[in-house]
Amino acid sequence: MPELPEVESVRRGVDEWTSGTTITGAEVADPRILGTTSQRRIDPSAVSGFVSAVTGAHILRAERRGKFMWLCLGEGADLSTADPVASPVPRPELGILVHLGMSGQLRIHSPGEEIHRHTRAILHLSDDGGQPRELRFVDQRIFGHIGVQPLVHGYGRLVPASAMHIAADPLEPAFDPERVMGDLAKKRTAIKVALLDQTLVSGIGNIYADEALFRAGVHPLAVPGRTRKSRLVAVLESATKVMSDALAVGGTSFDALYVNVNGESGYFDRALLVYGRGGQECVRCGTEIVKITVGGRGTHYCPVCQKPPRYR
DNA sequence: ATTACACCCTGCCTGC
DNA sequence: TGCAGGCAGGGTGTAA
Repeated sequence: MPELPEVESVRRGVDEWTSGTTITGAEVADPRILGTTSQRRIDPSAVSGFVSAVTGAHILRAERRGKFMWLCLGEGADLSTADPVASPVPRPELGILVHLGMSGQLRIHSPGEEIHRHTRAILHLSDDGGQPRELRFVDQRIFGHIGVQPLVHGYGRLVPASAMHIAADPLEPAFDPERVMGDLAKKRTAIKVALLDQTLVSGIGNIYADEALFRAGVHPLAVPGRTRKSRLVAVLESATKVMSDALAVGGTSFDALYVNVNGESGYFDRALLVYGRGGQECVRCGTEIVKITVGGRGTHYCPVCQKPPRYR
């Protein structure tokens, strides 16, 4: 469910509540959360391996690229006050990767608070005042995952190993619009599918892909390789803009499945122009919004504002 | 190499 | 009311 704006909203809350804390212990209620959806047979030692790997670690900060977020781990020393000359600040080498998948949530709790039934893992934290706190990973569908990984170089940054192939997202400094434009222009698949390709540009999911295409006036089945560069630029700019706007209001929530670390919803659902509006009138021209399937995903567009490609 | 598709889950909604 | 089937905001492995 969560796309870039939702994951970033969660990251900000996680960073606020966990950076500077120490992990005093961990629980894994469902080992499947340690694997990906295509690797569901989890070695029994994975749980104890995860727990021992994170216990005692110091959380430096929470970072994000696209829909992937991770906690950078240190060894417990306060790196921020280390003398940079006497002892250069070491870069973190390990991180706890968290991907929310379709239904994942990270929630901050006090110990003893009621445990939601879809809670799959818990990190027990202690802040610098010794106050206990819990970071709980709740995931109804278990499409999300969590795991300790080495940080490696990928597209200009240190990222968890499993995110090495994930391209930069439009809201980070490493984003290279020229490169993305060049690669996008070579694609022969539907532009909607290309926008969802996280190795091309990351962070865009099904909602914001539809919204970006509508705002740019481009049909979801247009082929990038046969579309004017100016149109492709407009789509990328629309995607960036719509995700920034969504982030500013806490993201998009349709239901209780997306909430921030405090359980609060986002408000961008009120600003969606086409997503989920199949059969309703286009806000711009009044034509009925059409819903089709593209790349296996529900796709919404206005047949008048987004003219179908003339080629076929 | 690029593209297409099945699949991993649970829960909810629709229609018969 | 019950139940089968379809659908859901994501990513990956495999095969063509």
